[in-house]
Amino acid sequence: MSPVQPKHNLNPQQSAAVRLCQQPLLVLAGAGSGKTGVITRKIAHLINQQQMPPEQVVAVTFTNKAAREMQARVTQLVSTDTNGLTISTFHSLGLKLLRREREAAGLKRGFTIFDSDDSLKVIKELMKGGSKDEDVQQRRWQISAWKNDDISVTQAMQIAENGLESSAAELYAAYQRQLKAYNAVDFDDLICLPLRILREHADVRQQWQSRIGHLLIDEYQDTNNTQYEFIKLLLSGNSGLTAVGDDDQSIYAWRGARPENMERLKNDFADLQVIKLEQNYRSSGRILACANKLIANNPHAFEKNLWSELGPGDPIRVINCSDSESEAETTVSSIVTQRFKLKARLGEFAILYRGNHQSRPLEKALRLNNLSYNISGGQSFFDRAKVKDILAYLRLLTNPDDDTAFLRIINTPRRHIGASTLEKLGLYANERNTSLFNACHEMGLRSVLNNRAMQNIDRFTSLLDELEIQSRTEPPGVIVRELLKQVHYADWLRELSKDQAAADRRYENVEELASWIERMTEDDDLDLSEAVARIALLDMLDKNTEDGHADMINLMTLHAAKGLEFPHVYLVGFEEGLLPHQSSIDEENIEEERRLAYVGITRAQRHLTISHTSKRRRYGKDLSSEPSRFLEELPREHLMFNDEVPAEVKKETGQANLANLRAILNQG
DNA sequence: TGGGGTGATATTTTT
DNA sequence: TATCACCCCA
Repeated sequence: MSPVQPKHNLNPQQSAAVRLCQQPLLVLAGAGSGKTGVITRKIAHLINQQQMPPEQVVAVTFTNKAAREMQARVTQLVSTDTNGLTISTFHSLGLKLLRREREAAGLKRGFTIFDSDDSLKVIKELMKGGSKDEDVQQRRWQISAWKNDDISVTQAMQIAENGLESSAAELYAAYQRQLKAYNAVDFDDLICLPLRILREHADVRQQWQSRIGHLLIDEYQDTNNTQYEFIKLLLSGNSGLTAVGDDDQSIYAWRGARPENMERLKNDFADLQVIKLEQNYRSSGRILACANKLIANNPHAFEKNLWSELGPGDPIRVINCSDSESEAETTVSSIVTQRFKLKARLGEFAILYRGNHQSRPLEKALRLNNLSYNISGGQSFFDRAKVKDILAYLRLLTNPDDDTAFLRIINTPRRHIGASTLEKLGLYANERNTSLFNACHEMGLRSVLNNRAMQNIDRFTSLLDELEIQSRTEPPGVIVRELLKQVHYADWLRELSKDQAAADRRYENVEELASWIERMTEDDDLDLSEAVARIALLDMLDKNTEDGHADMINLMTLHAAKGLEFPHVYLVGFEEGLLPHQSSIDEENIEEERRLAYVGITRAQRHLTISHTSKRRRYGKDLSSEPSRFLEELPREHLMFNDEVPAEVKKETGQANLANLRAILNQG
């Protein structure tokens, strides 16, 4: 990404990392050290120079975005055909294995991938309602944690030490049974189940191992236990391994990532080589000096010292503001100034914060100044209710056992199938040990339901049955369009809300989904169930955000900023209680908070501004706030303390932003 | 079915 | 304090 590093010249360490193929390799890639370049060059090297068949090269990332970026770069580098080369996320790779070894996992054709929403519904149901939402969330979290830690149902039962834990383990068991009944897997299963298959089926294991000539893993510090075991089982004695990661950028321990997997590699692979990438191509010297000094306060298994040739650059500005509103105004007016002074585009600016709620005052200030901005995160396209409705139809088409999908759409649009009908149907299905949709087809149901209800059900089933038959021959895009037509979806949306504009907007989402499915399946010739799976893995969501590559200020959490870089970065809310977060101040978590600050600082290429407030409203009360302890850990000689413009100046002129702007111009 | 009133709740999140 | 989910009523 960095334009500074010559595209075709690797430094000695990078080059060594690319060429070392015969031994397992751990690349310690500091922030901005060109790790993606190393991975992509290595893939090219394996194929071009080592003559490894592309189908034996497998590269794994955590996000679709990273995978796509890697794919694009590799395509540029490899001269020959890259057909068969695998560059995918952990989850997609897991899905690929699961599809091929479906029977070993006890799954039927067309199995559904449940998203976290679906899982939550299942767990809620199993907890017999009544439970508080918080508890349901908690249980889901526990189950997911077990799965990420490679702990099976049986093991969970064994390690349970009290009633509470064993009831959680019971729920885990029931949850897995339920998923099986629905012919569904959740996100975690996409790693868990393949791992189990590889473990238990020697023949499958050998087959997969023989396919893998070289395995490359990106963001290795983010792997959890299950992923680590999965990786190990994918490798045979003959497979090469390149793991690239940075323990200083491990910020996902709270959701199961095990940065100690980096050290484990040393034990599990006796001949492991370690190469450090310490030259930073991203940030100017003072920014880097700050980052280094800060992170030096964490213990390290691998020592690293980042350096840069980019020159010292400007000092880091530290601004103290009275409160969050003033912090937002100061930040925004600084952006206005800087943009003017540096002739910079809005897209070169990023405002980073610890928690999503911190974006509010910033948004307000940005809107006031008519600056366009982009907030990453928030509600994603696929979470929108109407899109999920359509997806549920498609899910049911490929998987008649998917009760969750069935329940979602049986009355969407209205089909006058009431609660009592559904209850009877549920009981009947339960007795017959079959799914709701299958039960709808059984003659026996006729004796349970009245005529009217049965007619409504019949209409629904025959609609889907016809679509299902069509889907065997027609491409998915056609099916979606046909579906929308058959259920009169547009009409239904329109009559649903009085607000025509809102209805149209909703339909646009649905329309967009349809055209995406069309495009996706045209390109790759996928069948319906593959298309649905891809959507479940959000395997195109970020394609959209990339298209919308307008020139906008970037607002995001520190977590979301990992892997990105910006010329001008504003790190707001650098305060005790926020960064380190209140609930992470204990000995155990403080290091990860420090890494989070480190990630924030190292996003900046040329300018970094850190701000904190004197008082901040928390839960309604104005509380005085202290600068973050991490501020003291930064080298003073590179900081420039720059107090905000006094509030009076703004009031007197009545032109807050103009006054701010002038004051800052004068100072800087 | 949708809107208004009420009460709980308040990190980080990809797939 | 602000938001959001949920419940009840029209």
